[in-house]
Amino acid sequence: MVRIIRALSSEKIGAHIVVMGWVRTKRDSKAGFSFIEINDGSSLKGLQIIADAELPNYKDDIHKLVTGCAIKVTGSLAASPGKGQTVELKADKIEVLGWADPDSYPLQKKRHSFEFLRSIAHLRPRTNTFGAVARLRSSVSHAIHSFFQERDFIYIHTPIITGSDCEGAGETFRVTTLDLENVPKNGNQIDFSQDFFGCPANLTVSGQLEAEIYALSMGDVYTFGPTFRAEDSNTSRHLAEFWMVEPEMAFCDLDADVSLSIDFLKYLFAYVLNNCTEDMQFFNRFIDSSLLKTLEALITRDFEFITYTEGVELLLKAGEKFEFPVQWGVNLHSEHERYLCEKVFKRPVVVVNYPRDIKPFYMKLNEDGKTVRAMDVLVPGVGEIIGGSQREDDYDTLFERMKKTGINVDDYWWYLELRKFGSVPHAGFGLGFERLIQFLTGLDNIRDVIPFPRTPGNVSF
RNA sequence: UCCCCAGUAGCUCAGUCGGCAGAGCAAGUGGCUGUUAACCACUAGGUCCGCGGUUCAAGUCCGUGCUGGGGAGCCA
Repeated sequence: MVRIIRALSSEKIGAHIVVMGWVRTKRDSKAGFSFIEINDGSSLKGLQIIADAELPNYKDDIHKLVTGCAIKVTGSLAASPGKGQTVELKADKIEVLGWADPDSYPLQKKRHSFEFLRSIAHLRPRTNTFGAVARLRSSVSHAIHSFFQERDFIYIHTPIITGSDCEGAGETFRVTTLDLENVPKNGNQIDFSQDFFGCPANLTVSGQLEAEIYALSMGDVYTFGPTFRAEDSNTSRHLAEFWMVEPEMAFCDLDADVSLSIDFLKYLFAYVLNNCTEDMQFFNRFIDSSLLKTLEALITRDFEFITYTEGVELLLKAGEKFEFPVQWGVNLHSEHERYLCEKVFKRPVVVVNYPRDIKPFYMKLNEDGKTVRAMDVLVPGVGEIIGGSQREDDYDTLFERMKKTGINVDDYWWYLELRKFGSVPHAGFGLGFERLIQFLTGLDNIRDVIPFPRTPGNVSF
């Protein structure tokens, strides 16, 4: 069997091949043959099959083919006299592998709304858009590994289930085997000693703390895996289950962290333009017509680079009426980030050195004692795509901050101990994989860039 | 979780001032054509999201619930 992408590109005219796929559309000609376009997911473009009425099962099978049927075609590749394709397959034999009743098959030869397609997530990868998204996710995943492997980073598999309520930030999903109908109690408290792990356990909200362990042994490492947040977020850029890329580098400060994140993004932009050309052109044509232009410009152009304090000054000078007033010390709101990114600079912006009190305990305190070495990369349309920082590597400073922010230092004894034995400056960042795919495709809703979105009230499929 | 909007044929939607339920596409039938989301004609297709209320009369007005969308917060 030959994948259609190969039949279209590398197979020679006259080659005798077998292809299998799903019928996208069929056009009958009473002159004595049918055009059948099939797609097997290997490429956006399908293969046109020429089915002659002389074929033995033409009346019984081929004539009845409709969108969604699965077929196996044996034939020879020929130059196509028609417009729209260079080659086509002249069928010697067509077998129907699976029928699709046109009265109940929900996909049609027309545009469907993304909302409707979400309700049929088991069939939506058969559409152009979701096929393209799936291929792009696969290619970008590959590129992520290539980028880090080429730079001698070690891929670390951090745990999905964790015993500590990581960072104390973000609601977590509890993992338990306790009988919820009859929870064992110690007085009023749940008796977790009877639970599977003998203590409370959660799904990870970040692999960072464990990645730091390996960075402080192996230098440059990265993780790439699923992450879980039980927040009741109902927006076009939040998922309860999403994928995150988290590099962590020893002997690294914030400046090096920032420049790696920019190199990383530019590498990925260039990769998809060079390797996912057909799918990217599709997104450019049907989703966002400025996509290719924007990505091409970003590869050569510098990102904007400002401090939080400069950002606040720009916003105060802007004379814009914001719903949330701007003031040094409060977090930048969505409208502020968008203003800086989309109005002031019109390109990705890196913001560094945020106030200490609005950032997590593990970020490295600056000499001013008021700000931390944090960085966010903001992109037009999506907002925050990367968040990172240099980590606090001084034992006493970290201990004090944990105490102050109410983190249980006993639970994080191992994290503190890393600052006791051979502590070195280190830094890292987290990239939201789906937000990157949103930026690369121009798709508005994050639920349309992951195969099976998990959001509050939705775990179907 | 909060604010706003929407829910009508398989899909995308229209439905005026409260007065007979509509179109395009898809499907079925027939015609035509090396066709390109093919084209032309005809046919069939409805719990107007659920529940309650106002009214002679509700798709339309009111209340409520559910689902979806946009925005906000939280964040990647």
